Amino acid sequence: MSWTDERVELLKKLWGDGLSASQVAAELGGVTRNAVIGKVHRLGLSGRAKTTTTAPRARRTRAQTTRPPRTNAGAAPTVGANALKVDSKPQAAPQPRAEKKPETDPVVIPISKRASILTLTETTCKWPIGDPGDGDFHFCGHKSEASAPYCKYHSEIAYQPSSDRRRAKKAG
DNA sequence: CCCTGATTCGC
DNA sequence: GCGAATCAGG
Repeated sequence: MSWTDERVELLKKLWGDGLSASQVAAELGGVTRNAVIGKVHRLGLSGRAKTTTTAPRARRTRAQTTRPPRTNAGAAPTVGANALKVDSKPQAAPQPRAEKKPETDPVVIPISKRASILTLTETTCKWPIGDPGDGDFHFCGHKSEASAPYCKYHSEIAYQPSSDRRRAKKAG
């Protein structure tokens, strides 16, 4: 299976649509996710979402090409001197991924009881509203299920799979 | 343990 | 150019 123009187009379309490499590979068929990723790279589409590009990890050199025994692979502190680590901002409260991804579910919060941090109980929705450092910061305050941290509304949007869609297993 | 993308090298 | 192997983070 070679990369025809149509294939590439579809690849770009799917990839641009936010599908994962595996998904795109499944859609195209006959290719593995590695192939897709490789192609995507060559096309220059790799810069879609910054994921595991936190730090410039040591690039493999030719010496390692000969089947590294993966004994201490990655343990080489070649870039350790570069001190590229950034300061972790102390997040006062967990900010659920509600926004940022309007394509999933633009759940709108109907009402807010403006529960203060002191009025939270085990049945109080602890969904943070507003910026933790802001004076207007408060919690949802809705009645949560049993011991759920969030109310019905927020429980749904709070739980988001790491990947958007799980590929459906094909029967047969 | 499963997933994800990123990178590199041999063909 | 292509794709497996591999790595690394979640």
